Amino acid sequence: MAYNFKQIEKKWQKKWEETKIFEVSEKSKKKKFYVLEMYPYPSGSGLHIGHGLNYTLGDIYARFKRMNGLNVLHPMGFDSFGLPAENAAIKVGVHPKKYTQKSIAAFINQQKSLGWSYDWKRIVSSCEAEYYKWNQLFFLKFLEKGLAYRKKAPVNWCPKCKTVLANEQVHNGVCEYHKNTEVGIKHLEQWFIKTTEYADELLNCTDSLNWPKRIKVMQKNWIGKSFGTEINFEINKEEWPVFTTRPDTIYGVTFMVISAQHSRLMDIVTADYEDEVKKFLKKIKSVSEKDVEELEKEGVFTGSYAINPLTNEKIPVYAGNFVIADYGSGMVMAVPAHDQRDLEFAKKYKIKIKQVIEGNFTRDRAYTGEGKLINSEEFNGVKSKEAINKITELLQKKKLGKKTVQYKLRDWLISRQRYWGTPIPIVYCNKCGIVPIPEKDLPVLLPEKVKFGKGNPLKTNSSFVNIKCPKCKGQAKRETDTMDTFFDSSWYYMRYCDSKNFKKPFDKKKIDYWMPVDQYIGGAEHACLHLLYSRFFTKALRDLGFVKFDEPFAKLFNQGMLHASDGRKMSKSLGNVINPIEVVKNYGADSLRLALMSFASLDSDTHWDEKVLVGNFKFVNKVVEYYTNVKIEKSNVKIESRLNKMIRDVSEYLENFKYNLAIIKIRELFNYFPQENSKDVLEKFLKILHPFCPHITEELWEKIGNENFISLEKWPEVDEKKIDENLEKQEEAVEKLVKDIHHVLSLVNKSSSKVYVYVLPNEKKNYIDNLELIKKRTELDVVIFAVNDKKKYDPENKSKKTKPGKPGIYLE
RNA sequence: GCGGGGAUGCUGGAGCGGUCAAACAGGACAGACUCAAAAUCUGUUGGCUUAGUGCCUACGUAGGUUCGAACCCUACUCUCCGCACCA
Repeated sequence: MAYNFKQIEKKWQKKWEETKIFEVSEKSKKKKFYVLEMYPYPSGSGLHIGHGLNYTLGDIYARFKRMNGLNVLHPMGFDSFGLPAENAAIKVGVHPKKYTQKSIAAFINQQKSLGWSYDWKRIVSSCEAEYYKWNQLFFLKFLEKGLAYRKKAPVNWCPKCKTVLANEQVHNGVCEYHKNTEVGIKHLEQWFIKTTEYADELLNCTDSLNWPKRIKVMQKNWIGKSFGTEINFEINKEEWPVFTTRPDTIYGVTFMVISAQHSRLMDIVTADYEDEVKKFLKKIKSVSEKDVEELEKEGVFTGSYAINPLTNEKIPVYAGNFVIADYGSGMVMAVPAHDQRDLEFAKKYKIKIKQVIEGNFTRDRAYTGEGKLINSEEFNGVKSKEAINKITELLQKKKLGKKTVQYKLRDWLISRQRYWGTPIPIVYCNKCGIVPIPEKDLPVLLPEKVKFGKGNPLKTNSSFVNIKCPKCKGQAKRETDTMDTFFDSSWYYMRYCDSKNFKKPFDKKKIDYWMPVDQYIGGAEHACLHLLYSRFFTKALRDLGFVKFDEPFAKLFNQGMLHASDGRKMSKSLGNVINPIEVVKNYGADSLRLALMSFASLDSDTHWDEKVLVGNFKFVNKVVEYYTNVKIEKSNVKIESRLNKMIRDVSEYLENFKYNLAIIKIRELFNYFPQENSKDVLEKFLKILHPFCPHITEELWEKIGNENFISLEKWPEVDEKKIDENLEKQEEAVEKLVKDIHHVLSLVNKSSSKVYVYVLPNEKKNYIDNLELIKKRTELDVVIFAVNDKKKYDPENKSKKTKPGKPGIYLE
């Protein structure tokens, strides 16, 4: 019969809530520890199994740390602005606010049913004015400091989202949220945050972070620092700087390519070639951005020529589809012999190819490696690595170029043409231009009465749009774009430290006490989004005097993805979705928690397995049953030895997120539990199991006579003195005997009911002590003799087979 | 193309120089209990061999280092994941 998990879980969830035992304050004498999982977007469909994994993972860690005597901050909140709510509003006709509030209420209910131990009084919801007010404040501070600016730029536009997106939200030319929708380019005036200001610091600090290697690598690549040389090429008497990492190949430059998207492209195009260039631009616009690798390198001659600063050669300038407009200067010097792209282009347009580095160059394959320079006048014979410096020096001396650094990282575009987000606190005045809303007038409230479905609801709301200019009091219009929701999530973890502060985003003392987050937990998909923005935000706020630390998340753990049992991604259309709440209904939260943690190592991708769930459910049932029937007696040294060893192992496993192995150790020990056990052992076992199964452990803790919460108990310490390897060797010897008896039994192939065991006199005690166990395991009548026992029954003289640790056996 | 991770028995998945035919779980099989089943309990689960032994073949493929390799090195194959025309 299954135990009554429904009743038990409800009971303890209610008690935890009523007694507020997970609420913490910075006044504690204990050392602080901040455990955080990435806050969820409260979707209307409720918790999914990925949430189950992520938050259980964090909860176990929080409970573990709490029991280890730390003052653990473990908060929860909601990333509650964002498109889905707004789209639902358009579709179903519910206001996003109502929709979101309802979703959050449902979320909280479900979260509580999984037994997650949060300090609920610190709850944060980013769509509330009391939160987004501070977004607006930070924006104004950024603006003051030059970290926020407005500029007209080619930006990514998703026709499904009906808004622009940041670089980080576009992959392979498609929208992060609509994988079938191609992102187009629009030229718009938008608000940017100057993340590039911190590119170098972000890059340099990466190494020191205690984060998974791959996340660090991804961020490094995203920031993409490269060292090179800026070389000035003269085109139509004007200097055009061009970035290159290979100035050593400058004598091999045979043409130039300017990006087709370059804002000044038309300045170069001569009258004769205007038509052709325009035709080309039209053509590449219609080409899909998606299949970049298959895209052929194409271009068109602009009619202009550039002068190679070292050779004074006249070389043609092309407009090309493979040059990125906003990396470097949007123009490249092309060296077809030593760059594959340039080679393909040169072959297509029959441009001269000139080899300048010794190496394995063919007409199909550019040589991109190192080597001695050739055809390079005074630099002939110089090794390419050396030549990079020498040529740069020469250019610098002649004022034709300089050493520089380039980053791939672009500034963060935060404007969104959508309603459900933080209003950007800006006014446009015909007289005064861009005017920030004064701090004292914050928050700029998001108007609630708006019309959905006809473009940006803020734009059509005249009472919102029309405002008097804060400076000249003349007629002005508000900014109607809202902020990217990643702006919200860039500092929510700081707000938790002081979430009820209505005067400031947070109190300095409190933030100094709690921050940085000691252990952050979340998916790897945020490597170059949330995690990078948050790092930027921290550094920017530090320089604005808000905080003192440099990095927000000291340690990071990335859990793997949990796929469906068929190995595919869980999705409604495939019908393979596991709903955690259903599982809780049928098996209870404790079993679900245990199952989620035991599929595989937590940092690797794995898949759902019903059998694992059932197996864990059975285990939980056995534990409950054991504690209901166990006789509380004196403990025995063997159990204590194993217990202490288990405590040692599990503590280490928990610390390192090897929960799957921790569970195995716990189960192993439980399998050794005899009919009777000491209270001490029973209590310690519950404590170790508690982070995984908080409900039944509270219940059983109470059942064996405790009145306080096991949640607040101290983690058992390892008593090394009690760990006795000899005891285990003895147990193993008994195990071995049982196995041997079974073995012989299977060989003799006849039914036996009695077994005579002949042991060395000094080993006899060990076997006598375990006589009951041997009987039970062999299901035979067992008689143990010492080999020197004169009266022993030994018809086949099997006692002569006895060796140390290996008794003789006779079956009858 | 660049970068990162994997490949273990019927399955999931530990192990990361000896104590490994390989934890733990599941499945399958056998036995006990039962009128029977479920649940529970006790075993077996690479091959051959033996009253508890010994041997052989095994940890993607091929080599190498070592007294000794699933574990280290090299190459290859396959696979998953990030980034991707960044000059």
